[in-house]
Amino acid sequence: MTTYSPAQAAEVSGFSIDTLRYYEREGILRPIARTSGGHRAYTDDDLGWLDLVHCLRDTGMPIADLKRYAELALDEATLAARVALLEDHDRRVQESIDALRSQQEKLREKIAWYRSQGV
Amino acid sequence: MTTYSPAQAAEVSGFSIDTLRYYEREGILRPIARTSGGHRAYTDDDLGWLDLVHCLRDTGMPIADLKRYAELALDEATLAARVALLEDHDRRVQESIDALRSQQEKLREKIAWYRSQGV
DNA sequence: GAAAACCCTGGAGCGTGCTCCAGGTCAAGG
DNA sequence: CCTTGACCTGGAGCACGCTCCAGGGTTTTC
Repeated sequence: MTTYSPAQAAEVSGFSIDTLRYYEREGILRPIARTSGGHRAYTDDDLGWLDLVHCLRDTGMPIADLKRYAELALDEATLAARVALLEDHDRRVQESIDALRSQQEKLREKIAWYRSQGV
Repeated sequence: MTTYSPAQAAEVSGFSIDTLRYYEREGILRPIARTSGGHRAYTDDDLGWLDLVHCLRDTGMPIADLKRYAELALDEATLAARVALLEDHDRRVQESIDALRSQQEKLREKIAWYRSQGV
């Protein structure tokens, strides 16, 4: 089984080493396996989860929600609940995209107005 | 000329009174006119500017940039620069919409995968 | 086997953007 | 008038999400 050093995990995941440690402290990552010397050894599973975490963070999910999701993920029986949570999040993402677009619309009207004034 | 009390300005603009004061301190709003007693009296112009501020904030423009824009707006001769700034911002908004959408795509693939596993 | 690079922990610090508070002044209804 | 509610200032405090640091142990490289 391949494992990854903190530096490698940071490289692959796109999070900083400090952020990885922070996420672990916060319970967003399950406790990462350690070498005999106490250094972290990330697994492919960990990196897979980090990939989803990245996606959720990039779409604006707060740390607290991510933590709740991670806690659910400890229990196999909560699969349906997790999917429901992702779908809720997807709806919120859609809403923020829509909101952004409508504000962008306003912005463009403003610009067009300036342009019409001969700028 | 109609003017608006802080409470009215908050109501119309959608910002809290505290936020309006904060924006004024930060230089995002030019100093608001005062009544003889020292209370703020917002003008229609102020509210118009606040409307644009709301749009820019909602689309993620940081306070510092907003301040720079506001400083430009003090000088009539900078109209072209201001429009250029808005257009830059519009491009960044487009980028963040695109980024959101591509992450949403990933999220939906994840959901679809769960669904395909019989959730 | 020693230097250099990497990693550990616990906790402090920071940037952003507000939000709240104390202690006092101003304004409008009865 | 006088009460009640809105407003004033300066400054502290807060939520979020990291980021950095000291003081030390581990691993790798030569």
